[in-house]
Amino acid sequence: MQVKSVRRSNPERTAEMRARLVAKARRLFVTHGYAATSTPSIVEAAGVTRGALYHHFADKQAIFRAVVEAESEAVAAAIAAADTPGLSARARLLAGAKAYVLAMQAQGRTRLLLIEGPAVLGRDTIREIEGRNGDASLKTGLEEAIAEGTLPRLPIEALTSLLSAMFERAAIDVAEGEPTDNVLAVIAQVLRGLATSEQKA
Amino acid sequence: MQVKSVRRSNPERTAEMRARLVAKARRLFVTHGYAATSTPSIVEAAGVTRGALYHHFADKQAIFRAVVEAESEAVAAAIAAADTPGLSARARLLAGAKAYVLAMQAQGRTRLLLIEGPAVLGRDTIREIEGRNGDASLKTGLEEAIAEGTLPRLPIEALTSLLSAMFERAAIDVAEGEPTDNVLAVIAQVLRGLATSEQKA
DNA sequence: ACTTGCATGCAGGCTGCCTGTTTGTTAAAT
DNA sequence: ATTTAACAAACAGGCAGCCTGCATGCAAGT
Repeated sequence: MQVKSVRRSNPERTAEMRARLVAKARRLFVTHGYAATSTPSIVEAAGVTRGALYHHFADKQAIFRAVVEAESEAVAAAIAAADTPGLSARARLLAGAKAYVLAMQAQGRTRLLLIEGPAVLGRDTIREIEGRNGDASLKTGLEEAIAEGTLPRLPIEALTSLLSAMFERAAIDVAEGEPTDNVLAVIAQVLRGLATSEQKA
Repeated sequence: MQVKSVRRSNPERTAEMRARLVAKARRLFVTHGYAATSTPSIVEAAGVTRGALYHHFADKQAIFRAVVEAESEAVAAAIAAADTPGLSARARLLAGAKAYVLAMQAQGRTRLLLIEGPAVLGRDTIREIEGRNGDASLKTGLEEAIAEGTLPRLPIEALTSLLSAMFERAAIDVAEGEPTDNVLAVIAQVLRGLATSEQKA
């Protein structure tokens, strides 16, 4: 390692070192979990010392957060790429859910974003990271559906939260072996049921 | 403390000490989280030394697991007490969901069972602890509803998992301030929608 | 162009804490 | 009277965060 030692400007060094540490840390966090991943093991994998890590990150949580943020952005990008405007609100919701579940199948993604993330960083922080991506678009999608009358008037915050919880569990279940078609069938049915049934019975 | 020092048989001592340690640990786990709760702080709160703790529990995870198990049993008991047989399958499901959400409002319960539990003990272990209670009865309830034709034929595992994920998020949202009526309205609508809409559209 | 001075990137060691283990002591059970 | 359970207390690693020191990049003055 470090054989080349090319001339690099400081901004380049910083970016490369941070990316290197985040990549190595990601693998360890995914395979062993946050608590069982020591900072010595991270820097050993990156071929540097703990001095480097603590120069770029305030503490162990900070590098974990960097890993989670990168992961969240990757998911958001995949969903945005799969978005198909022009469809009905309900169809777009279903397509978005499918894209989300598929995007979450990258190795370790459910563990990072859905299991350890909330426990290590706290639900508020995770929402701050993911919220501006995932839930926000889901919420607007639901609002549109309500506005165009294809969805009954329901408390938007609760509706968004409960549906996103369903999507998240769907991603976990698929990652654990449940056939994608099964969870998508349930999601489709729930969305269809929400749309068809009229408010009060 | 320890002023009385009454004559106690060993089984009594064991039961009392375990209960005492679990109770003190519970408070600390709830307020500071698992990682930030040290075994010295637990035994200090209980007025003993770490020798006592490690005599009764194999490791730190073991006492956390004891806390989680006690919590899970309390939830199961509350739900069982609220069960009202004789209703339609769908009404029982809704009543069960409401009982679950209410039972989960005990201080720190969502954090223990839904946030830290899966991260610390792993999803498999949590399912082993909770599974025999919560999801099992939900699954049979759903199967009954499908059998009696009030619910469409859907993959039972996926359906159970996604609905329980919704209920869990509902409990978290209520614990974080969302009005109970809001989340219950969404749950009711989802259950109603599932029931009314016929299989394929 | 050169050097002077500061900032940045990183290495290595130090401290305090924590977890799990082991050894020792007291009280109960047989 | 032994044996065993309940606890205390000391011990042995390991880890997180901090701090100091060195080397390299960078900017400004001359």
